[in-house]
Amino acid sequence: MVNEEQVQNQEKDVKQKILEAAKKLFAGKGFEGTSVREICDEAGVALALVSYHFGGKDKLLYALFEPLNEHFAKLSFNLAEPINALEAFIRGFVAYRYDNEELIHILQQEMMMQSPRLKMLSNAYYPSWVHLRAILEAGKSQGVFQFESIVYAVHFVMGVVIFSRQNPFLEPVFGDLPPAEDNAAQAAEHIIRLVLNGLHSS
Amino acid sequence: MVNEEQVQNQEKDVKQKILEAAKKLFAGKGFEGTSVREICDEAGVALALVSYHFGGKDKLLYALFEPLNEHFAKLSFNLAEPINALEAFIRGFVAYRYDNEELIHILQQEMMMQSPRLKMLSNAYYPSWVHLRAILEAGKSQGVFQFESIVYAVHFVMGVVIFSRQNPFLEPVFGDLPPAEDNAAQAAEHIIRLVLNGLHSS
DNA sequence: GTCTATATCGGGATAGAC
DNA sequence: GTCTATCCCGATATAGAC
Repeated sequence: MVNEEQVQNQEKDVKQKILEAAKKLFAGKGFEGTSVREICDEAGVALALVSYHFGGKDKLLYALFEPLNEHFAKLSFNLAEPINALEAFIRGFVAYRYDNEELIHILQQEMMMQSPRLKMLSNAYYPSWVHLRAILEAGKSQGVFQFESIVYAVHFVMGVVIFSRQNPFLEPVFGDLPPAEDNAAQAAEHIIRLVLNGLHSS
Repeated sequence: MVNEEQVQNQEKDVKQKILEAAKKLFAGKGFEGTSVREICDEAGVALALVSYHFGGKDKLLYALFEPLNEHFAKLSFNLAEPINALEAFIRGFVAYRYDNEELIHILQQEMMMQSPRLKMLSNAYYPSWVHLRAILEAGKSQGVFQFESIVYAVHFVMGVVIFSRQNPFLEPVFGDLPPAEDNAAQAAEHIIRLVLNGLHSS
C-alpha cells in the first residue's frame, strides 16, 4: 500500500527538482533566455510538469522567490544606533547574498530588465531599500552620518552592496591576480569600512 | 536624375531610424524581450530591413555600440595624480552615462544576463575597469588611497558609478520626496565625495 | 502524477515583386 | 532599397494515454 506521505514526498521531489533546475538556469541565462524545455531536461522530468505543478513559467519564477520574500519581511533594525544598524544591514545583505547567490542574481536581472514580472517580486527587494533609507536618515539626524542627499546616499550604499560579490564580467580585469578567497564575512567587513568612511562616520 | 548623395541620405535615414528605435526598445525591454517586428514598427519601416541593412538582430546591437566603443578607446588618465585621475574618471563616466543613458543601460543588462553577445561588446566596458584599477593601484602605492583589497576597491567604485543615476525600481522608495533635479555634474560631485571619503583620501 | 504527442503562437530570416 | 508574403523554427501550454 502506498501511503499518502510517500506520494507527497514524490511530488515534493519533482517540484523541488524543477525549482532547483529553474534557479540554476534562470541565474545563468536569464528568465527569458531560459526555456521550459531546458528546465525540465535539467530536472530530468517531463515538459508538462511545469504547467501542472506551478501553472506556467511565470508562476514558477514567483514560487522560487517565496522563501526570499519571507526572509526580507522579517528584517528589522534598531534605529537608535544607526552605525550598528548599518553594519547589521550590510552584514545581513552580504551574507544572504552569498548564501542565495542565484536568487539574488535573478532578482537583479529582473530589476535591470524592468521586467513585467517585477511587480510580483517587489516584496523581495522593496523592504531592504526602505530599511536602508530609514537607517541613513536616522544616522544623519543624529549626526553620525554625513551626506547631502538621501537619494544619492541610498544609491551609494545600494550600489556597493549589490556589487558585493565578484562579478564574472570583471574576471578579465583581474586575471593576473591569484584567486583570492571569497567569503561573506570578509567581504562584509571590507564593504562596511568603505561605506562608513564614505559616510564620514569612521 | 537621382544623384548618389540622395540615395545615400535616404539609406542613412532608414538605418538611423532603425538604430534609434532599437536603442529605445532594447533599453526598455531588453534585447531578448524586444522583437525585430517591434523595432521596425517603431521605426516605421518594413520588417526585412533589419536583416538587409545590418545582417540580423545581433549585428544591429553591435552597430548600436560602435560609437561607444570609440569613446572608451580614447580614454586616458594621468596616474601621477591619482586623486585628480579618479575624479576625472568619475566625472567622465557619470557624464557619459547621463548623455548615453540608453546605451549604458543596455550594456548593463547584457552584463547582468551574461549574454552570449557580451564578448562582442567587451570593448565598450573592459577599458573602463582596467583604467579604474590602474588609478586605484597608483593611488595606493603613492599613499593617497587606503584600501586592503584592490578587488573590493574596484567593485566599490564600480558599484557606485554604475548606480550613479536614479534607478526606476527605487522610485517607490522615494515616492514621498519632491522630484529632485538630476544632472550629471551634481551627481558626479556627490559621488566623488562619497568615494574619496570611502578611500580615506578626503 | 507523469508521460508523449500535438496545438498554437510568435520569433528571425528570406524570397521575390516592385 | 523597400516592401509583402512566407518559411521554418522553437517557444509555451495542453490533451489525452498510462
